[in-house]
Amino acid sequence: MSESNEDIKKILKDNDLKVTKPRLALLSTLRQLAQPVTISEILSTDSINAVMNQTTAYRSLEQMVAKKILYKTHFQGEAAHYEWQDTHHHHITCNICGYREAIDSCPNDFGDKILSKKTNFASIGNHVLEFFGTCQKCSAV
Amino acid sequence: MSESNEDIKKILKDNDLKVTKPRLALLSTLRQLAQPVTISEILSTDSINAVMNQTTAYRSLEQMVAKKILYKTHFQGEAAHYEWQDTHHHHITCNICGYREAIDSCPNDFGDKILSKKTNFASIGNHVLEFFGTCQKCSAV
DNA sequence: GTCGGTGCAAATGTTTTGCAAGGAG
DNA sequence: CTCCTTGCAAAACATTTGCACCGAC
Repeated sequence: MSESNEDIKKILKDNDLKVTKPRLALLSTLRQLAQPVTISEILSTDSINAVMNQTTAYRSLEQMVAKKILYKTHFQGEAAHYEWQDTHHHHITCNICGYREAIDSCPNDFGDKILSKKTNFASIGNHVLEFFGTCQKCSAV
Repeated sequence: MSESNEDIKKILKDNDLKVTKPRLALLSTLRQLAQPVTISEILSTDSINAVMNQTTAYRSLEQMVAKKILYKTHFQGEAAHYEWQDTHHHHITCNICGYREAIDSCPNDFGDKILSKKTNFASIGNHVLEFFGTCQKCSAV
């Protein structure tokens, strides 16, 4: 978390969030991980654990989700997962072994169709889409 | 929960679940509600509360989700919601007032496209899709 | 009679809150 | 200097588990 922190600082400023150590650590870690992680996974990272506690983690993450810097989702019975989201995408998770991979595309035009049909909603802010299935390995057993 | 319980009994039998009072009450209530509800909402229903406790509710609901009799989802920060699912559908929820409505269509062909692209998954079992936005009323304020 | 289903109570896990102190702008 | 941010500890909420008893088939 050294060289490339300038752009993270910019993101924070652009979103009216003060630049603080916990927030920098959080965002740079999540960007590097590039996959959805739980709060407890985040907190067990040494570099994070050294600069923030659980309460701050929850509060910061929720703020960043609200600002759409992060994507939040639930995988079946698991705790909430948070993920760096520069390019919008979704996931497919193996129900057996937990293997997960990103899906780069999204049926985003679907949202527009809903608005054109339904009259009770004025706008769609975000959506959550997650697939679950069986990966090749588990399927072969 | 009187006349039309025969078909619910059949559903239970077809899924190798014994026909019991709690399960009948659960399914007939959820079918009647026809919307996603939390465990605590379910348990605060008198007719349910009279025949089952929390533990049984959690266990039964999870079984039924596994059997695909029910659909389970999380709406943002809320507890898990369970819903009777005879016809597959999704929802859009207002971020401000919580108003929610069903969306009868689904980009289900999307799943097939994923399988044809990705080689690490053999099959897709289910998916969760939820939209969040602003309803007309809240948008007008 | 057998085996799955249920209830109770307790444990575990997850998320939120109040309040006082700290730090960014 | 001001207001947002953080930490700590505790509360609140959500979900799971062990074990003994009950009931469907």
